[in-house]
Amino acid sequence: MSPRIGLDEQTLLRAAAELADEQGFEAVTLASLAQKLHVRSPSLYNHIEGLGALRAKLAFYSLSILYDDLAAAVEGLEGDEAVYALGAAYAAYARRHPGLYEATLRAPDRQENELERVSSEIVGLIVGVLRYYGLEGDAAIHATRGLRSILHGFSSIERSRGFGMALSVEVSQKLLISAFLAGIHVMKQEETGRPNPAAK
Amino acid sequence: MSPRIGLDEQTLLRAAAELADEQGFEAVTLASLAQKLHVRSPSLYNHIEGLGALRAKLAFYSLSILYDDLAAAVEGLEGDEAVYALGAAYAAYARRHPGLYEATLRAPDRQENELERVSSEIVGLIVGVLRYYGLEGDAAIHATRGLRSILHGFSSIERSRGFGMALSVEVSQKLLISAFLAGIHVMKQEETGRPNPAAK
DNA sequence: TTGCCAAAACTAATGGCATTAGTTATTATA
DNA sequence: TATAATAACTAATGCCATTAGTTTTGGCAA
Repeated sequence: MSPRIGLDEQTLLRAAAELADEQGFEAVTLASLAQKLHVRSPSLYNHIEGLGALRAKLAFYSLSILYDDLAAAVEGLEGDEAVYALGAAYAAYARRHPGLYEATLRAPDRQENELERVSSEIVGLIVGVLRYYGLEGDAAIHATRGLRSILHGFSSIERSRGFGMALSVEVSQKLLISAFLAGIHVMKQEETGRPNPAAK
Repeated sequence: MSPRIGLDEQTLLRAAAELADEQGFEAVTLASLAQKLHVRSPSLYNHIEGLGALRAKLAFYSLSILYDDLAAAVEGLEGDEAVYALGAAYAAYARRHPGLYEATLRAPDRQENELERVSSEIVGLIVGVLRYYGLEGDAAIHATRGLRSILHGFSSIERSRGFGMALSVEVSQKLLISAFLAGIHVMKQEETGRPNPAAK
């Protein structure tokens, strides 16, 4: 009927992303992708080196979009406002792209250099936002780990429908972040020569 | 050679758990499990209803152990001490049983009643620990969601080798929890008629 | 002790998947 | 217009889960 459809890697990734978000990450197979593109599955090997490579590139594709979303969200903001914006954008991404978000979690040990790089860039964005609080050395690393844990943990549980109660998840996330910020302020005070008797 | 080995579901689950922790959740297949048990894979169907059921029961098995670990850890403690103990036990479980921990994340939509129940029991444990802080209504739910997010998010990132820097993860987790507790105290104050001008 | 039967484990077969080898045919370009 | 690169194809292999149907065993009742 129509040989030479003109596929390329970008087309494959976009189609795979749709499959992931509509039917879940599990549904992304070479067979289903080939069907969606009206092609036989061996034809896909002309554009990508198998299922493993597809998944790795899908994770990269996903993290790239996430990075862009996060960067746009914090653009021009700083301090608490930037942290809240970052959290909202992160959660929104995971909600809008559940399958792509899952793809980032299934990434095969970031041996892949590309993956490594974009992951670092996202961490760098978080570090940049937290720089405002002037934490030194180890404290900055601990804080970054903490915020990453909060962002991922919250979205991950939300995605798996882990929050049963009918109560705003946006409010929950905002409160969690504000708790984190309260902790940052305490850390900061203790660092500056502890003029603070700390909590009981 | 030796027909009638005498398998049962518990034996299958224990072997599957070993496979998961030693070689990763992906490695748990009926084929690999059968090989480990010196049996042909169709024989497994005498004891479990296929791969899906095996995975679901493995998730249940995992959460049951996690529940026991957490319950033992908070036994006799309350307040901040209980929360720290809970966090340490949670992280220790995820470290000691990476494959089993992953199994809980891959659980097929907790349609399974058993799974639903043990998940609720774990949430109940967290609710119990947070009850000490006397939060009312929605605040209690938000706090529970927050602590769950922290525990899961941290362990999840640690498991995927997401924390690159050579800096104690135990300290990171403890600081994160202390930040959370600082936030709880602030929430509590605001709830009690706001004698607190809140952060800027 | 003997014989029976429930069920544990088996072999054989099916279908879906990823992957490889080798073929056809189209498109760009020389 | 002819050729070379390559997109897409068919055919075939091997692994996996699963089902059907068979063999064999071990406990239990007569």
